[in-house]
Amino acid sequence: MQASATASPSTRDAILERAVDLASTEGLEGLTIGHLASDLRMSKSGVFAHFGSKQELQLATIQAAGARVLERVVAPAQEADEGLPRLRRYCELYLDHLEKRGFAGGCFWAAAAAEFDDRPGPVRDAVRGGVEAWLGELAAQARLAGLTDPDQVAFELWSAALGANMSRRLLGDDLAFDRARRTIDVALGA
Amino acid sequence: MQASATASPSTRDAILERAVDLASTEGLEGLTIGHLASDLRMSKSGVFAHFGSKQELQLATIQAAGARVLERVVAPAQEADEGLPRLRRYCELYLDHLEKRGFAGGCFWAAAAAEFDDRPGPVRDAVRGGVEAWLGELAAQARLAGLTDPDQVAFELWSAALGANMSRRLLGDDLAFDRARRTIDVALGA
DNA sequence: CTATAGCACGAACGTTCGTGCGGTACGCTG
DNA sequence: CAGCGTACCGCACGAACGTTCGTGCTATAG
Repeated sequence: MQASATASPSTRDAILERAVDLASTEGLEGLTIGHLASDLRMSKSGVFAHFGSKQELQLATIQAAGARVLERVVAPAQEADEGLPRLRRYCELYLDHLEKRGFAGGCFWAAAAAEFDDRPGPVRDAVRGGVEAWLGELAAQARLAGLTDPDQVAFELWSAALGANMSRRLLGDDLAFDRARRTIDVALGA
Repeated sequence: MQASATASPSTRDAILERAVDLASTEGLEGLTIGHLASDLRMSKSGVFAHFGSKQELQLATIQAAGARVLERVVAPAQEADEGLPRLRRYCELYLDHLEKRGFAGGCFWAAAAAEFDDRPGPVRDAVRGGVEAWLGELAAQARLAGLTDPDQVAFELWSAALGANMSRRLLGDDLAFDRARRTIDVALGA
């Protein structure tokens, strides 16, 4: 196979798998090449060589985080019918993903967004792209469901997820996700 | 006057004023003593001497951020009657505070929470304390308003604020705060 | 006028960061 | 077998980090 662009599948993927979890706890800036290397029992330069710069590592990590959501949330939800059923499925699967520690350190996107929302540059753009894609898909399904003001619905669903993530991780509230599910049920007209 | 405890009012306060804004954009870890010093045209050691350690600086910054919310949101809202009126006032004032860039880099608490929600220690405890106090006050007023499940109400109000903050700062959505206000109106029974 | 205390300073420390450079083991292709 | 590219490593660098130390102002107290 003439794999289009990027080389080295396995090692690079293993690095990124770990990078996503590390970044979800330490942040994209706290995600350190040295730390990553010793976690994987590699040398700094060995890790570094796969990306060429820290910023490229961050961008690749963001992309990998997106792929994880795609794989564990978006893809499985495709079997549900478009519109309300799929929208519900998205919410269930995403909350389950967070609750079952699908990211080692809480929602990657909440952390990345808070960290970079005020720092212009490619990293911020990538984070925004990921969040926008997700919110856009939520709104699209809300529109297909015939809900009035789909953007408002998407906002409310996403807000509930953010609140649940914080309540669970920071405050240790075990009811956090149940609260979010209730908010979502109301927003989608239970 | 035998000023009870903390000495040096003006300089220390000026440092913390800047520190809150800096931390809201760069994070509490990205809040660097050197950066802070050059911003204030001081030496690193001059800034450092006021706190004795970076962790103490972070803790003092968190406290200063709490004081800012107390001054600009909680205190002014006390003139509203307890219960629903004050709860509404809290929401209005907090959203206004965010919208008018009361924190230079978006909601300080959202940023600090995302950064430290997985890192045990005094800093995390202080952040949690601040958020808990705020959520507790929201729930208390919801209870006085006779709302069923005041904790759920507090969760929904706070979630809307988090969502608005992210939508505005990361996505540049000018409608973000209006969406939050609408969500809040519904949650409080408009 | 002298002594004392409080701020702030500059220089230096040890560590860790991101980043380069040169070398080595291995698998392919001729 | 020779040659080459890929993947990884060891080492070194300059910069920035938090922190410590000794020093010099300025103002108040005796």
